[in-house]
Amino acid sequence: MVTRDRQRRVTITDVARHAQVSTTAVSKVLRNASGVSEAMRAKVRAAIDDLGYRPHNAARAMRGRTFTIGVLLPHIRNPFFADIIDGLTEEISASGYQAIMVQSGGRDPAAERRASDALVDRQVDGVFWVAPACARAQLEQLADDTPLVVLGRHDRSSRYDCVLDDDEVGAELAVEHLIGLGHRRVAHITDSLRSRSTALLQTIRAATYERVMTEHGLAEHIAVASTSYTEEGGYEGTRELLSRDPRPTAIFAGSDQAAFGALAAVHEAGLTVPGDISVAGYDNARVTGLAHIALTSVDQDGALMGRTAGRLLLERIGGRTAAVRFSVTPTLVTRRSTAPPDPRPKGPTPDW
Amino acid sequence: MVTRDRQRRVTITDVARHAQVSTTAVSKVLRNASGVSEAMRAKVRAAIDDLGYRPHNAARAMRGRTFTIGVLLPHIRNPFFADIIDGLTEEISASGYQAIMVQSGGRDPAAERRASDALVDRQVDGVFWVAPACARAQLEQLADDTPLVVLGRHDRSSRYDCVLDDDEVGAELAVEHLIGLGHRRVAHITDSLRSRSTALLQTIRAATYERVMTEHGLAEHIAVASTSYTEEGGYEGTRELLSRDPRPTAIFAGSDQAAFGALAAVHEAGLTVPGDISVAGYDNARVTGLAHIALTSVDQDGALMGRTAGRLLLERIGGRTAAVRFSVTPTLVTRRSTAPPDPRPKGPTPDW
DNA sequence: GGCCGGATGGGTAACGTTACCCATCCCAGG
DNA sequence: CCTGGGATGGGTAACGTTACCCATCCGGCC
Repeated sequence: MVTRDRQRRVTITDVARHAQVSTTAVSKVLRNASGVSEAMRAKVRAAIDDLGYRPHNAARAMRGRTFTIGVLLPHIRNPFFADIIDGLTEEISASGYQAIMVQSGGRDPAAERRASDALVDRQVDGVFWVAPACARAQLEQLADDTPLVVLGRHDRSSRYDCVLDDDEVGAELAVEHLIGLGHRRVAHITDSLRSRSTALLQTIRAATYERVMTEHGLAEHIAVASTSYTEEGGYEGTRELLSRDPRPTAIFAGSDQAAFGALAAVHEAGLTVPGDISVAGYDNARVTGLAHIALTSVDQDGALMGRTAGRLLLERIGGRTAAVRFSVTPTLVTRRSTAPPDPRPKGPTPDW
Repeated sequence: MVTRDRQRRVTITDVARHAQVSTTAVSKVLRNASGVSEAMRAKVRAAIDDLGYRPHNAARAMRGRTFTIGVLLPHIRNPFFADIIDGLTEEISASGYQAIMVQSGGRDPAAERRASDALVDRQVDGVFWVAPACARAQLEQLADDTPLVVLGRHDRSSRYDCVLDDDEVGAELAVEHLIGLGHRRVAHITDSLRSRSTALLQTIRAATYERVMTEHGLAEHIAVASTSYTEEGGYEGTRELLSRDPRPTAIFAGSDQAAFGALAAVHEAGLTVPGDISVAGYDNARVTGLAHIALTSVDQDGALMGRTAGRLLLERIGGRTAAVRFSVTPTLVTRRSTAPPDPRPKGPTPDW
């Protein structure tokens, strides 16, 4: 590598010299530590402003904190994650902490591990892990190193905090809604990655779907496409479901993203929503509310979950060790993508 | 802060002791430096595996590189950015570099500056800045510190690389398409943040729209809603445009995200797409291709742009100083959201 | 007046890594 | 046989910050 002639950064030593005090004093002011007079504080702050000093993060990391929160997201394509991140950002913005995001890939355990390691190697002060797919042991190992808040896992642990919604309630709302409309052949699209049985939300949503169907005497109509919670997954899953005979009249997709794919597949098959097929999603990401999409979805307030995760993480960084579990009770938001099944054969597809 | 009893990390010293060599030797192996025998290399690697050693990034940052690339995104909600990041990730995955993402906020200059500073403070080896809104001077100042690749800016600089599409060609394709279908009252939704005139892509798209309209003798029908390239912006902008009399028969939204908002607003107004209003977007994010949305859009191959940005950044980190400008020529992808204007009054809205 | 304790400010040794320099060793060439 | 130089391995001083400890000062109390 060619050495760049970047001008040397302003360091704490420069500030100390400029303010005619010790580096220790400057450090204390920076950290709001006690044992600093008001006069000292003012003098140091003035010097900091004069020189445009900013703390050098890596050097801090060697000794103590980095004021950095690491966020692990399966991928940034999911619009629901944007809601969560908005909440998180809002919550931590005043604290001086900075969130950095890394994609964990979601389905490849090795990639997920690499992403998690990358954050630990960068000495983040805490990790916010959205929808981890790894084993609980790995989460606990990480939690031993770093304050950890996990979103969307149902296994309990005393070593990290959990933020989640009650997926059993949510899935029940969706399936009951569809059955209540008169549907009997209600299908489900789930994520095939569900090794850790009851820990993963997709497992719970799928199991609840089967339970509710069974409770309504519709066990014989249970139809699950096991793909993924992505647009591609929803698309492929729906194509598979539509090829069955008789085909379902309603689809409960395990995520809004999958529901988008489902809408596309239904449309591509020349069928209408909700005329031929009702579609319900899960997450109620902000985009699903747009009138053009108007997807019926289970709302779980991503912004609140993000804010809560931020608060819990700051608390943990601050020293709390008792585990906290924050559960949101989801609600159903009905929009135009669901309707009673139409008994009559349909005419041609409308132009939109 | 309570001191966590995290077990001490394995350091290069531990590896050296375990392998019975010097720390210098281990460091050389880690960096693939010259002056290391094959036997030494093998011995050190074995020790690294034995102990599960991972380099401590912050310590590296104190001396040299961090093997980290910082990515600045206005926000993660835009699906087109996901395409770009996929390309970037693919390109750098083999290099040992890790991308960390920070949201820059997009419209608040102070927030954008903070985000940029946050990456510099964390000693990233290079920055990939998507759609910066700041002044060019700020970019050049950053480029003096850190290798920089900028996406989506049209101002030329010798200090950083640019990846962009030819927005003039793209906007022309979209507007010509709509006019070619027979539309005369073609409106445009742009982003109000365009202080740095010709540098920002939204300025070019808007100016091109006006130019093409004028060239076709449609200057009197120029109608621009100046909101933002978000869903909210598209929604609000479209509501404003629809309230004009006579209302436009086609809308060219400056981004797909804005087009989503436009579709929602059109639908909410009880109008159909493309029956009453044609809508075209820009970016051709992968989601717009879904049959349910089927948005006509200007394609600019985000994955290719992301891959290229990754390559250019690695080259710059490797020492290149000559500036590179990589421009993609966009193409138009026509889908069902655009059609000739309907001269007859329409009946009621179809159910989807 | 002497003493004690809290408040204030500073000195210094790490933290883990790498760049730079130096010491050996070995082999080829004179 | 001697010399020179490339290849190899190691010692050490930073990098910028903070935790810990110590010195000083001042006011109040015995």
